[in-house]
Amino acid sequence: MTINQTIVKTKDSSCPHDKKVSCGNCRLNTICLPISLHIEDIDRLNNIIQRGRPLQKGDYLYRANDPFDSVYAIRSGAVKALTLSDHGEEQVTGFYLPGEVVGMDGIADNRYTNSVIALETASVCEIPFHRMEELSLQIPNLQRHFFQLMSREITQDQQVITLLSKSSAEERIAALLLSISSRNGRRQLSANAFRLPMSRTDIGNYLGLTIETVSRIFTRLQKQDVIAVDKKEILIKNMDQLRTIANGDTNC
Amino acid sequence: MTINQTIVKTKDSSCPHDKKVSCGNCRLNTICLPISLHIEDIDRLNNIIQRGRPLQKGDYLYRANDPFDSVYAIRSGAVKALTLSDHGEEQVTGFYLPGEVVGMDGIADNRYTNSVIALETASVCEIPFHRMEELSLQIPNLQRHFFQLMSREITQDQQVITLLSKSSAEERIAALLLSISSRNGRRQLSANAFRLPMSRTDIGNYLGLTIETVSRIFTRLQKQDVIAVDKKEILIKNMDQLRTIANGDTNC
DNA sequence: CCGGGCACTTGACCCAAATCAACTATTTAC
DNA sequence: GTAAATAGTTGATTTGGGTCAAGTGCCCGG
Repeated sequence: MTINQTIVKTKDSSCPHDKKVSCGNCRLNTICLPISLHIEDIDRLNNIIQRGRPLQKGDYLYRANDPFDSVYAIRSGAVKALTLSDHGEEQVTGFYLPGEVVGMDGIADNRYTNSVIALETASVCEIPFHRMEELSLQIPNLQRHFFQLMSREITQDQQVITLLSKSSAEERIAALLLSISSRNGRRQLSANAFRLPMSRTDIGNYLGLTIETVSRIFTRLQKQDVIAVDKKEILIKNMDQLRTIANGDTNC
Repeated sequence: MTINQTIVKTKDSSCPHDKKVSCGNCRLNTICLPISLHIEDIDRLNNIIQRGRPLQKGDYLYRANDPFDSVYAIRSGAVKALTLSDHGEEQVTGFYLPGEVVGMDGIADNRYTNSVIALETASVCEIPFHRMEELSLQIPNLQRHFFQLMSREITQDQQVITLLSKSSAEERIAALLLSISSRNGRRQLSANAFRLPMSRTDIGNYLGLTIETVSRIFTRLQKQDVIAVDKKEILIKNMDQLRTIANGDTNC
């Protein structure tokens, strides 16, 4: 990064690492906030949100079993959530990109069930849950928003269940690529060319596949000219065919 | 059922099919309601709840894509939730027993993503969601309860994800039996002897296994003297070993 | 600039569970 | 009561993805 760019970023209050960013001027607020909040309500929410220094790759945002206080909106970077099985093996339960919210698993028992780890340098907005709860008694749309946020997490987890229960290795990888692609699209980034923030190991863990299988599927999709892979850089060359593969109509 | 028993049930207002049942006297209210509601608040909640005639086996409670109005607490019987994939194949996403709540998947987009079907004669308490939302603006503990209910659904779905991603067929079946066992225990029913409300096909669909594999695992667990199976009747003969199997320490 | 260690790839082989098939038991319909 | 359909069991065979093994390439520290 040049000095010039650094200066530009310091001046731009929407820079993800700028401490002065607020919900009102955040580029991500159509994703992470209810669209229907009044300006003054956004300010009230903004006032309870805490923004700390960025996480470095590998840093924990919180650990499973930590007492639950807050949910977190990802502002920049990417994180993974994982649970530990009884035998200490990890299960990646999700990847979270800017605008998405982690930590809602902790509400049920006042302890997080997942650990959350930064996949790359990441900044987050901490939303103290009990203050948000109080606020949402006064702002019905905020209450509604959190119900919807949690409901969406439920439906997404159920889609993963379907993926793991019914789909082949190739279908799983294709579905993951499409998911990341569309989430990038929602943030006005390219839906066709992007960098995977997670390792092959994380992908395999998440999708219930070995790292070898993940590697082989990437190679296969590349040979079929559906995608081009260069390390973590992905270029989707044939979106329609990728969708076809994800839907399992390989030869119908 | 004898006439005598029928008379007893008609007199007992906690009978699950009695129209006059209320949340205040419902045996299940420690499961389905927040423990910390005041009597008068329970009455206010009770007043918005609607109780219709029981569903018969195979009846739909609602269908995927129906407009979302209500969540439903199961009062008696059992239901399954399922989604339809793009190709019309079903994925069972959960089984719901008395005291448990279905329908929270519909909140995100104001349409249900699952269909819910009765596995046997079942009665439900309909909770109109928008009235519940209004009420929970006035009863903070009710708001809290619904956040917790949804959070629990999230953590349970994530446990299923782990099961599908990491466990063998035997581990999956063992885990399902333990889940049903403990949910029966919570309702003061036997944790060791119970009737499975769902078919082998439903079990296989839910756990990502074929019906043949489900059948073989039941036979195998029976030969190992861990359970006794008589059609849908299950007797857990060795709970510790069943737990060991579910945890995957088959020979450690 | 070099060396040690991850992250990833590729190939050979194996196995748990799917598939295919034949059968029995149980419900449902008439 | 009986036929037909449905649910479940069991065996033989196949196969997709796991396991094991041997690499390559890349990054990071000194």
